[in-house]
Amino acid sequence: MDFRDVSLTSLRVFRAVAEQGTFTAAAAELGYTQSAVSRQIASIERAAGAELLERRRDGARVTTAGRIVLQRATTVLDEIDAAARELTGLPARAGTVRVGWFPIAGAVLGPRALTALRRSDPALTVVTREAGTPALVRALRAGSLDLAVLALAPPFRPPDAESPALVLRTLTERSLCVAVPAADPLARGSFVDVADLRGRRWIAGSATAGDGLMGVWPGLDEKPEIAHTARDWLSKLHLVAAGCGLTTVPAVLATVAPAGVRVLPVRGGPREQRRVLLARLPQPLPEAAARVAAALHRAALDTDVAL
Amino acid sequence: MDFRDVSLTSLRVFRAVAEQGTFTAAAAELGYTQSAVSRQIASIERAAGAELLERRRDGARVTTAGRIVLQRATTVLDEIDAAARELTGLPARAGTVRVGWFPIAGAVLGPRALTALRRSDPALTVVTREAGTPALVRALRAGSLDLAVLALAPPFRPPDAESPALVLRTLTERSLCVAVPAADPLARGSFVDVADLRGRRWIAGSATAGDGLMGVWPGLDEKPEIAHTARDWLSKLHLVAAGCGLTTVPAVLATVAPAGVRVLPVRGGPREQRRVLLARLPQPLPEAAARVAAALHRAALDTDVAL
DNA sequence: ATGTGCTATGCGTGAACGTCATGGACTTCC
DNA sequence: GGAAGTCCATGACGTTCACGCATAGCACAT
Repeated sequence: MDFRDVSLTSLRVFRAVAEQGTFTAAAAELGYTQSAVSRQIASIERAAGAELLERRRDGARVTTAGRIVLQRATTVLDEIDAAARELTGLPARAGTVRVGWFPIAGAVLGPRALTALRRSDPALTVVTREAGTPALVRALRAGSLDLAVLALAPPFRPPDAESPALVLRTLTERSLCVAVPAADPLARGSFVDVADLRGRRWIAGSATAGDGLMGVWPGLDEKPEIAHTARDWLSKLHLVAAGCGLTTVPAVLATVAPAGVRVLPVRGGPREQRRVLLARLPQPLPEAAARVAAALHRAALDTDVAL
Repeated sequence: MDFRDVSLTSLRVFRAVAEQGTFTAAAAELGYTQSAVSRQIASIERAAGAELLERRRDGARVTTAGRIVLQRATTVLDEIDAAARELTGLPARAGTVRVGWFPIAGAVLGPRALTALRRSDPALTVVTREAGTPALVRALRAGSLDLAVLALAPPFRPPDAESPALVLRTLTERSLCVAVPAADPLARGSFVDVADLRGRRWIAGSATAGDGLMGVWPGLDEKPEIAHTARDWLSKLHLVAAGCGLTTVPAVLATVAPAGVRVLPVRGGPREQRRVLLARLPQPLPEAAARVAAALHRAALDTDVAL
């Protein structure tokens, strides 16, 4: 069996798995069953004569041979899509930039950058997508994103150890804050002391996150009491406003917090920095994408100044 | 039906038809039946929602929509091939240049250029192919050749009217000659008068070529007597040496004509010029291909000087 | 008229690709 | 320790699709 005999379907399936990280998720995205995905992957691996995905308990990771195929597969699939667009008479997607960002970037940074772009480059079309950092990184590597805005906690390791390494540029860096009900005594000051965070009830991001519960101030010497869990920032903020508990938030959220919520820095503990990065593949960036990257940088700077 | 649902097979078949010029020839090249080719083309046209090939009595011509698809298809198929090579551990085909030339170029110009290249750029690999001008042009457009050496007779129209137009550079230009048996009285002089060509027996290229029998001096005012037909130059020259007749040859052949044959210019009639061109697509040429092109130019110059 | 190039199409067969259902390996929670 | 959850793999099955064969249609040549 020769790799030249692969089907476009198997390339598409492979890209989806590379992007989603698991067969099951890829199947859901494609409207297939997991079984079909498994077979397609088996088929493309047979054609390639090598293992393209390393099966792990938590999903699949692209191998070295897989990277070779992924690289080619994306340009092949993009080319097919471009042909499809050209044939239907649509103009080429030259001015469309695909950006992914982690959830909170969509609240402040994204809208600012897009507003600025709409004035400065009205011809540009930007398509955005919200996802977690691992998903964004996979999407970048799978070629379905041009740019990704990632959040990193200390230690600021690169988001993956794959090669080639992603190109990372820091957009902004700021301390983690806590969101406090305006009615709470803590809200009287302009900052919160870490000691005052003991014994409080917390609103966590998920019921059971692996390392360091998201939403709870890290490094507390007690087992925190999780009163609520919510993934959505709007929900979390309104839970705080309702006095249901505290939660950690990035400082940028101060500008968009609803009434009844104060966002305050924390003093006393080790500095809890969060770094926001713009990531891309180490390939030459299309002109349009470079403009969007620049707009994101400007928006980050403006936000820094405003705070 | 969406163009994204095309199969790689149909792309390959389409490329083959574009290159061969007929369904039947493409089928032969691919090891398919003509029936299969017809169906694959129907399938890809259904997917594209447009006619990609214009059916004519003498075969098929690529339409405007077809050019769009052909363009994309070649890069897609090349990409797949590249992936296949990478997977089998072979080095990328970065240094391989595919050159096509019309038959006579393989006798003098090609060998000279290749010998020079072997000394100057030993790392380069050149793959060559011999074919007629129309086939070469189609192969260029289908992306299966990087360079093509074409022969043009007056009036020197571009070899096809497709767009984008091919980039043409003249390698050399010289007069048509006649090959005369050394024993023939005509061979005594250093040239032949056109009047002396009347009543001679000729060795033609093919039994019945459409316009202007190849091998017979053009513009004679009588119906020429075709004594033999031969496509192969070596055969033709030896038929001449055996005194079986005359035939027209490009002047370059003088340097490689066997004993018993003299190659002489013709005086008296209108000048019969033949132009040798180097053709390529109007796309940026890979580094390696540019070197081969340069070598061909040098070889053409050297040949000019030598004569 | 007959022959020779083209391409299109009806028909039958076999392979390929989906779904469904099941199973094995492993982790997490109670 | 057992149950329930996460992965992925695989046997059974139906349907679709792409091939070859044979034949038809068409335009042009001799």
